[in-house]
Amino acid sequence: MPKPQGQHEQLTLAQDRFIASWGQMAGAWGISRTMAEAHALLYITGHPMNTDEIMDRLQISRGNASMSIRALLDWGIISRTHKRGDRKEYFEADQDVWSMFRSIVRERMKREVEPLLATLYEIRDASPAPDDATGKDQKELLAHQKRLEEMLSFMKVMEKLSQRFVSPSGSGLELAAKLLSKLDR
Amino acid sequence: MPKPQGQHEQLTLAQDRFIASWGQMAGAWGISRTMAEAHALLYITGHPMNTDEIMDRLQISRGNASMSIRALLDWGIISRTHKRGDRKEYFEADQDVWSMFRSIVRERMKREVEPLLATLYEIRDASPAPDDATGKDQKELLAHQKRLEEMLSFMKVMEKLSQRFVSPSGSGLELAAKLLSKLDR
DNA sequence: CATCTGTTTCAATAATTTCTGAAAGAACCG
DNA sequence: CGGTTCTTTCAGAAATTATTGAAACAGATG
Repeated sequence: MPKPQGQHEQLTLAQDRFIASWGQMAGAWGISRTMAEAHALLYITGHPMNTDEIMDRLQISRGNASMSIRALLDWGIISRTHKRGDRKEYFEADQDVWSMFRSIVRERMKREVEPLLATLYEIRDASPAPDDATGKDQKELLAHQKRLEEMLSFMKVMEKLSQRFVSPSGSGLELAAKLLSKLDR
Repeated sequence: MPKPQGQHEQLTLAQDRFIASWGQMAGAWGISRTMAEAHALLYITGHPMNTDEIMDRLQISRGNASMSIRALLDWGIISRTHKRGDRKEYFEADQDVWSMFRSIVRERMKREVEPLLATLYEIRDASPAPDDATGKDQKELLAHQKRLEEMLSFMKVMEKLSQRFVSPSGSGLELAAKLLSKLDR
């Protein structure tokens, strides 16, 4: 027996699945599931929604909704809107997947890579100088230094890349990606 | 009053700081801290180590050490070695930062992006067809379809890119990165 | 300014993830 | 074999992270 479904139910179901997968993936990347789900909801519906609507749809508390929304605003991937005659705040997601991606990468670089880079510099400067040692010790210290330098150089390249291609304005990454992905056909 | 320190202590200290920052960063990316620390330890010392040495240095239990090592092997960023006359297994980290990075990206694509992509296809195929609707509904369904397509196309480009540049053999990414980072000087 | 609507904060709690340690499992050895 | 050494597993404990809900806050409104 087939189970006929209205288009609205079918759409809602599809949206829910999208929201769930998005949330799942986010979890694997150190982003809270709820925050990702809120974003997925705003993205996939395309409609501005207020806090109560988000709460209802995702079955979460007001506090959680408020904090998730705040975090998404901080990441710069959703924005506030208002409706005439309605005092509530509405939120809508950036509908451009690439610009969304750029925002995320930019923010993560700032939050995680930059501090690490700073620490790596510090560690390098606090590491014992190979000149002061001899023989096996010196070799060891040189190798240590080399490993630090390689890691540093890697991180610096990454930072440069991100600055160049993931900058808020430029669509460099998108272009590059499209071109490069065409090469193997 | 200056606090003179032997080179060994200084080196150990630098290593510990490296291990700690590495572990911290990993946490932000959904990788367990201990696993990252074990990797950092093997990378920064450069020496093959056995389970007991890792346990002692990181102050973790045997079970934890065993599981972390196993995970690192699965990721392909450390490998087994043996020492003559010693039945213990030794582990050493891939010393090439770029190949390490490729392994990580490859593995994450396989584990997280590919399943998501598969789900997105499913969702698209289970979404209501716009042809069956009229007026406002149709517009809505078309917009939904478009958003799914855009996400799909983004993911596909990413997958292609990773296959091309992060393949186990090729050093494509490294080259590209170096070239690109030179452009703005 | 009292009230009403909407938003944020945060201590308490719940859920999840990570870690431990002891026991079981493998592999080697004489 | 039985003993020895090393490794893995996994149930329970500990630590960490996410979520709730109620109270405080902020701003509009009459």
